[in-house]
Amino acid sequence: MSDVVAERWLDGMTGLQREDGESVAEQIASVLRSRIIQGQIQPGVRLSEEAIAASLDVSRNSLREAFRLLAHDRLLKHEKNRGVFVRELDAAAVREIYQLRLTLELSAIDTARAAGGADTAVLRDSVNAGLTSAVKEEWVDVGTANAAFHQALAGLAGNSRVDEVMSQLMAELRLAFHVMQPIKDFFSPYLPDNVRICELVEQGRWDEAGDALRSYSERAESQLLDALSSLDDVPLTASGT
Amino acid sequence: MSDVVAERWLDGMTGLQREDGESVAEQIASVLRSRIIQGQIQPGVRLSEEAIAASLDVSRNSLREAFRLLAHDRLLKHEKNRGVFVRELDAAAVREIYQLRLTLELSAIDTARAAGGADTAVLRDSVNAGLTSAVKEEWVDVGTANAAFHQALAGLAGNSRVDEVMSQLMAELRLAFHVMQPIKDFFSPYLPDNVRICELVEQGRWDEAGDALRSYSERAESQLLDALSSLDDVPLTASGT
DNA sequence: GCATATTTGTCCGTATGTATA
DNA sequence: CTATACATACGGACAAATATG
Repeated sequence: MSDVVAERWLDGMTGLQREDGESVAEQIASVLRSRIIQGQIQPGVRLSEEAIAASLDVSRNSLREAFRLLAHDRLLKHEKNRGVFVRELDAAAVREIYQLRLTLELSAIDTARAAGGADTAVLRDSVNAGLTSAVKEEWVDVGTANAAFHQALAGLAGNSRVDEVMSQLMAELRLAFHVMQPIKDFFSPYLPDNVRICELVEQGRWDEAGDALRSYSERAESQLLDALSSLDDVPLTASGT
Repeated sequence: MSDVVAERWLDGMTGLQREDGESVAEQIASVLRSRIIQGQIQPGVRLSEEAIAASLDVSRNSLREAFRLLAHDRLLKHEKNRGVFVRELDAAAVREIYQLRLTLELSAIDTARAAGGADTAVLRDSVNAGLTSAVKEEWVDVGTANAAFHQALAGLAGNSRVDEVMSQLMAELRLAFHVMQPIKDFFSPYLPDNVRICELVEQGRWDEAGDALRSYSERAESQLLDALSSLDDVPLTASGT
């Protein structure tokens, strides 16, 4: 035992659709990224080159290029001569992510303030998407909408580099989310906050939006850290699934 | 003509030193990164897989892995079926970089303020390194020290993810620096600013440090944008070197 | 601690498709 | 339009490191 390798998750993989101009490595990276983000491949498991190359029907060379891309996104961890593993977030990483996310979001609000307003269409859309998904009790989609909300908030800065950093941060956070059992109602408490912050931004009440965001971030970080530390207590005897 | 390929720069390459635990791809990436940062490979030139693989005595598979890493760092631009090119910065990219850098630095100062102080040893070291390099008129080292200064400033946040983003931003900025002819005295005007900001941080005068940084950033961005736009006027007839 | 099996690291050869002269 | 050069992608091979019994 002790060697947890991703085998089961590659059931429905009949090869990736090769359509337009994306290279094979990028297509592989996209497939693996979504599997990881959706929690179908859990943190800590090793990704076997041979097995995945076979199930995706690609060469090991292309697969290794994809691994490089995902490792750079911090979704995979490359250990020399041992293989690649789905990253596991520790408390320090969670703190760093929340700190950086808050920084970028507050800065984006400042940019909007300086510009005398902002286009809040996408922000509003993400909020609504979260609400409707919550009604339908599709919690994974709620999580996706939540990520889109933060993405849109930081997007007010109008800086593509900020956007890229944010999308990495949010993808990374998913790693921690899926470790928690009751993902069902993890995001629910924050839906009203999203609504509130969106309204404040729309109304140009920047300081209040910033304050709301700060308390929001602090609360979310604490909750996630608590959930993580409580998991450490459990011995978790490497239960199969 | 019109096809500028890197050939000449790989003169002194007798293969890369394979020492410790770094993979070949990472070693290749390190070599290419430093060549690009130091301006030995100019923006826009294509990096031939065959030529570089031969001169570095590595396989094209490993080289392609290294290309993926550098493309993700935005130092290379991957154009499908055309190859990889050293990235060229346009005005929009420069503006984004300066905006994000300023955001991270101001946030770091805020963190230091909240912590009631900060360890400014590395910051002071980078400032001194810049001064001594300026005295010796080694301008490339002055640029390196300047990058280290900003790295140390953002490092006050104590966030490794911020550090990583910053190092990417500073590496990217080098691409623009090397396009300018008189790199000799580009950084010199900012040495007093570095000293001043360092002192303000050391003395805990956070607001003044932030203000100084803002004006610093604005000035540097304008100067670089001016230099870039003036270059666009010149036809630059693809002079050999 | 040792022998073996597995897996990664790296290279080579080659066929195919794409862009450019 | 053809020809050439190149990137793309694959599969096989072997060495080196690691994991297993």
